[in-house]
Amino acid sequence: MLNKNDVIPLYVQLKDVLRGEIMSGKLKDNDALPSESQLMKNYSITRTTIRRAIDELVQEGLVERVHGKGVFVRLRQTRHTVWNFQSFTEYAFGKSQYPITKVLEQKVIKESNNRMLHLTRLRGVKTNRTISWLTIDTSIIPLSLFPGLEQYDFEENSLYELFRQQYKLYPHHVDIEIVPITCDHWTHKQLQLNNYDPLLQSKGSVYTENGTKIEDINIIYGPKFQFKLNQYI
Amino acid sequence: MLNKNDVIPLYVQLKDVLRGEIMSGKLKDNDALPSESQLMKNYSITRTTIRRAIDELVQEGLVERVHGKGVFVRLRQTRHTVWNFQSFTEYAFGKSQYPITKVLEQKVIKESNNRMLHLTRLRGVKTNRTISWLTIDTSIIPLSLFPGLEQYDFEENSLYELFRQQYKLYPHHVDIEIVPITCDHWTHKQLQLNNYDPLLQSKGSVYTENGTKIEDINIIYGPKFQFKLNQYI
DNA sequence: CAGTGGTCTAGACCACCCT
DNA sequence: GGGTGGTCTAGACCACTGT
Repeated sequence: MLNKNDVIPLYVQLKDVLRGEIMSGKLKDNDALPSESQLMKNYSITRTTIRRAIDELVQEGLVERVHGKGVFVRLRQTRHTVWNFQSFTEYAFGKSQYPITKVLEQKVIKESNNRMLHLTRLRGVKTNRTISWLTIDTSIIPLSLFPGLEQYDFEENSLYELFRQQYKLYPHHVDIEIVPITCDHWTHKQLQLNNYDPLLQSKGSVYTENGTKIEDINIIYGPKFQFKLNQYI
Repeated sequence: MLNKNDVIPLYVQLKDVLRGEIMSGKLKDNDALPSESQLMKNYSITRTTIRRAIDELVQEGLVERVHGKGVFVRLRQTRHTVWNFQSFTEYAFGKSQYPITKVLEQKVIKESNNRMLHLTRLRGVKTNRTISWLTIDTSIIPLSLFPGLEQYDFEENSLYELFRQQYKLYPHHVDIEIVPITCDHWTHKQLQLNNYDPLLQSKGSVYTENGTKIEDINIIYGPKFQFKLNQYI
């Protein structure tokens, strides 16, 4: 139930409830949300408030409205969002390829009394019998926000799925710089490249909605990775 | 005045009016929009409709709401939008630098009965007495949409300002691919580089709100250009 | 204090989809 | 037809900003 006396606006409360149901899997991809009139009864709030909440979820690219039919969960967003910073796992499944991950390094480092997980992963996709390696991802994550995260096996678990399902922290936006790099020997070997053409690297941070930094990232993109952007001016 | 019987929703009509006033310069950067109650009187529509229109302009990053004060034009958007595809001119002024442009090539080419303007420009900024060259932009623009565009001097005129002010066509979104390239001799010479480090190149198309393609672009970014991205997941 | 935007209610009419 | 979302009205109360 929603709290009408809370300082948090009702539409934000409702949005959080709905987002939670989507993220937790209670509402699955392509499922319909309860209709607006149903939500009016369930929560005893007016349609305007409900529409405001759903508007913002559309905004975030989580759901899509279909006139005369309903509002539907859309996890593989392509239209609204920009580039697949969503999650490598979701990205791969979206192209109906099977994602594979090889952990190159996983260790805990102390930085001025904060324990940080350093995780370097080689990521790729498997199609039939061939494996294509696409990126080398390095993540630095504060264990104060994610106690126990260091004990997971990241060849089996999606980092972002753990963030959301085990820790209820939802990545909301990223602040990224893109730079071109010359491939070094180690990168060349890991990505099994044929030449030393330049590559793209992105580095930056990932934040939740309220601005908490949850991850520093550094991604090297192999030449098979298309870097597409869809930008509203 | 707005037309209440039009198929176009009132909030879209109002949004277009306000955007037009901003783009045309009638409302300048940091100017306040008329207050919501003032707009209610001016257009004889309810506040909900007005808020919807302003919401979408906030969305587009054109204006910012300030509680208790008003709604203000924000042309140098940094917070909401992503990266300076707005316009090189606006980008440079936003950093209080003086933008300079050198036209490297300007010619009209016929492509299957469509006359296209090919424009290659070297772009940079001047601070005190030093000039920093930042990018090489190549634009291909259909003259059917912009009759007479070929006669402008693009060392003096901003391409996007002409689009908006002379032709009333507003760039709305871009579809871009980013690739790393190795600098060739010509690029090296034009950008006055010291070495042959890899560079970034973006190529793609620019569209209006209704999906009309108005420009094919290809931009080579020099090493002084920071490629920052602010992405909502 | 008056003026601004922020939230919410209760209702209306319409267009679309499906059966 | 009944159910869905799309638009709009007319009002209310609140929080924030300035003077």
